[in-house]
Amino acid sequence: MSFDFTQTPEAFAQALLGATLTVEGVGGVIVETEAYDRDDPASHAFPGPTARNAVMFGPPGHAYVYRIYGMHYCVNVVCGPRLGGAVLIRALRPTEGLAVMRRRRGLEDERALCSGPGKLCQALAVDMVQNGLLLTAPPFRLTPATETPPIAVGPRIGITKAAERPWRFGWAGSPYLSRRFP
DNA sequence: ATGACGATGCACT
DNA sequence: GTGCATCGTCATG
Repeated sequence: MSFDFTQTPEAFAQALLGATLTVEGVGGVIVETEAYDRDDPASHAFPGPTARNAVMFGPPGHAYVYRIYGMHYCVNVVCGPRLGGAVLIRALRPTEGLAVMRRRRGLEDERALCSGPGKLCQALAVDMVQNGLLLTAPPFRLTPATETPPIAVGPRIGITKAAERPWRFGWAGSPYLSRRFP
């Protein structure tokens, strides 16, 4: 069993739920994602290729990392049948390297370690060094879900354009989400 | 419980 | 100069 990175971002975002993502052996199970498409006003790919989004226009299966608000990072999985698609990883259920993640985050509460795109990058120590790296090779490890979790759907968070598209997906009922679903 | 705000850096117009 | 795919803290109901 393996990933099909050429699925549409909308489909792949759901396939990623339940998968395990680690960096240097630290990470957990993906419980929340968002899809971004090439022809999507909310996507970094929308304006076309630039220095920042170059990885989105490269081969699928690689990590697109960007800095946001001057102090946080977010990771995406590049995917899709054509260039410019990606899935934002928004939350994990921490399972590996809990002690390391607690130290990096300066927190005890397991539920808060990776419950947001910026939080999980801090917990897994993801920054621009990982931008463009293949997600199925070290330091990353990305293994498919063994079973399909119950999926919740809702509008994406923190965007102003195309805000009505229901392209946020989550493991229904998980206590490790960045926010609850409507 | 929900909402406002400031921190902080850089890509893009 | 503007605007962020955010987070933590503080305030108010």
